[in-house]
Amino acid sequence: MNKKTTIQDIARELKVTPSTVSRALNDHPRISRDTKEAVQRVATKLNYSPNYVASALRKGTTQLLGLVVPRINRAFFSSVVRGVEEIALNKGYSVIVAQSNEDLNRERDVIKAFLNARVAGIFSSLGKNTTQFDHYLEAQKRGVPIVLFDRTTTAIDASKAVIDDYMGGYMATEHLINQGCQRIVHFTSHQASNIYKERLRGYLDALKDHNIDLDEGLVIPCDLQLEDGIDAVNNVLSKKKYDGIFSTSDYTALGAIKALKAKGKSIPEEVCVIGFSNEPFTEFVEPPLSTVDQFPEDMGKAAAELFFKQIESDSDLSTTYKTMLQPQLIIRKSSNRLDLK
Amino acid sequence: MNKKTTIQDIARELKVTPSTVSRALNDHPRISRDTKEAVQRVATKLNYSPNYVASALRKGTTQLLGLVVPRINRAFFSSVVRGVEEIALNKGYSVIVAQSNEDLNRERDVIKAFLNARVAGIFSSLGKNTTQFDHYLEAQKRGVPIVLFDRTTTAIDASKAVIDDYMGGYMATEHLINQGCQRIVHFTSHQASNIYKERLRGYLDALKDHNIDLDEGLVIPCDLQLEDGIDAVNNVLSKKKYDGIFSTSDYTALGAIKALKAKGKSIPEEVCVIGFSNEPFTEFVEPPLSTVDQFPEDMGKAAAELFFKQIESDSDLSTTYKTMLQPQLIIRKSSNRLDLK
DNA sequence: GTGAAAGCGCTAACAC
DNA sequence: GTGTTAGCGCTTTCAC
Repeated sequence: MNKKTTIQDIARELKVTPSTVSRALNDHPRISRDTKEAVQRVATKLNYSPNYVASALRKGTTQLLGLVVPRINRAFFSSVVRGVEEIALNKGYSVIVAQSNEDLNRERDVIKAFLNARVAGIFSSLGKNTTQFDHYLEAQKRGVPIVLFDRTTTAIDASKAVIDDYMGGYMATEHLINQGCQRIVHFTSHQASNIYKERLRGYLDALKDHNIDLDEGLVIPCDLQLEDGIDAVNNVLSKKKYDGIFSTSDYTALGAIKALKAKGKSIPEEVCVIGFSNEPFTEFVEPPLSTVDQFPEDMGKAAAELFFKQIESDSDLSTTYKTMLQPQLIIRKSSNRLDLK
Repeated sequence: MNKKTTIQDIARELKVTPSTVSRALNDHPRISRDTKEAVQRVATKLNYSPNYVASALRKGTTQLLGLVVPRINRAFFSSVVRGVEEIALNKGYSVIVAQSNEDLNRERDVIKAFLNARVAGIFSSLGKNTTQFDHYLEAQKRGVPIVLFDRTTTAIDASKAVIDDYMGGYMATEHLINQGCQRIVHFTSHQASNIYKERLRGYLDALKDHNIDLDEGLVIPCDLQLEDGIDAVNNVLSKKKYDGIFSTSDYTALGAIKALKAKGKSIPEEVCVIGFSNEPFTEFVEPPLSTVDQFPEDMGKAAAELFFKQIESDSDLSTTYKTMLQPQLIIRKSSNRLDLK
């Protein structure tokens, strides 16, 4: 392992000082073109690799972004990471990822590690059990901007990138109504989370706007799993009349479809089904599942842009921004009666 | 933004020197218990957060691992990341992820950025177009261990975590033979990649071991896409006789199924189909698609363990290790004739 | 068991 | 346009 070249080595070779080399490498305006070119040449010749660690220590900040997700190997989150990384790379930043596994203590540890690493910013989608936010406030107190995405909270005054879940819920429900559905089931989830609450609100408002009376028995809490959909159809819903299902989870929607098919119900003729998230599997199942696209990659890009906007604005860091992306209905066979005619 | 506490502050408060504080925090054996406890107490009181950047500069290495994947939002790769991160976190390391987008130049840039960030190690799955390896050799020259996973090459003497693709190909093919298939199609891909080559080799050997003559017309190169499977069935295969398909990609397998169903062929009665990778959608399609599981999360863990083994061994870094995971057949309806009887 | 002192590699006043 | 100087916060060798 050969000794690494530093700006000292370049300086010595060119008989200038390290400061000049540093300035030349950073394209400082007051350095002559000749010097810059000479420095570049020698740097290349000596195979120089700038030491970001030293630079970071001196400048007091790294070019690292810390990103926390519940689990990285979920389609939605991995796409968000993709989006963040794309923007970050362009700006010369790198992205550290860490998983909270929906565990508050682990989330705390991860944030602490990020602070120790002196990341320039923290991106996070809150875990299900995150009901305390001290670790985020601590980060802010230390001057590290927070950007929340998807699962956010009003308890933290931070920049936020979300989709319009309310609108997603509204559009999905209205779509079912337009297909002729009058008794629409809604699979929802824990109301502590902004996203499920908003989708439910969209569902309720769509019903109201179309003069459909709410049957509270058709609003069914579940845990986002495939099995919950099967269960619901076979148990809670077995004696109810319904002609549409709007599920806040694609998995639960698929479970319902499986159970309905097993009962000999035809989809979408007897029951229209629409999910939420546009999980990769939805286009491949039988029948293809209608859903709502959340544009996770765009959400990641938006989140990254909020961060850069925040640090590039000359105001102090307490100014936060918000981006709300519009979701999109993906209409497939599971809810499309009109194409049948 | 309040001034950050340093070990100096702790030292001053306790009337000891920074050296002692540093030692205490790092649990140095020659520091008394009393001192350690006092230091801990004051550190907590002053809300001390160790500056990893300073520590890294001094020690000459960070606790960062650089991880390159073609695209992070692919089920396989995101699971590998999950595995690496799990192990890394336990060891007090963080994981930087970057995407090459299958672009050699971007892969080079990313590796360079990792070196500038002074990562402790680099994990990579090679891009399709990675035919030069200078950037990896450069990293090794600088004393940064490389761990390759999944898509590897013999051109780099590095630690490697892979699955036994040969065995996967063999098992999949043999499974079809056991189902009574005699004329088995194989969708393969670019032979520059170790993984597709090995799976093909497994296919060929399985045929040979079961005394089935190879029909080279049944080995069809494709680009891993769903459309390739549809195309193949409708064109190249339209005049061929075959009763089984082993596809090196789940997507292409699904495409073939779609095309076969459209032609009124029944699966698995007329044609058995098996894919490769156990993509999340495979269990949900109709019929559920048999496939080969690659245990990506385990692969990530194995890769991380190889890295730690390498740096913890007292020998120099040129000793490399290899882990080969065994793949597992996932038999579902698309290739399961025996359950039908 | 603790202190003194040096330095990791870089940047940014301040000087001229 | 370039040099001088100091220091970011930590670790570690050498003392005693």
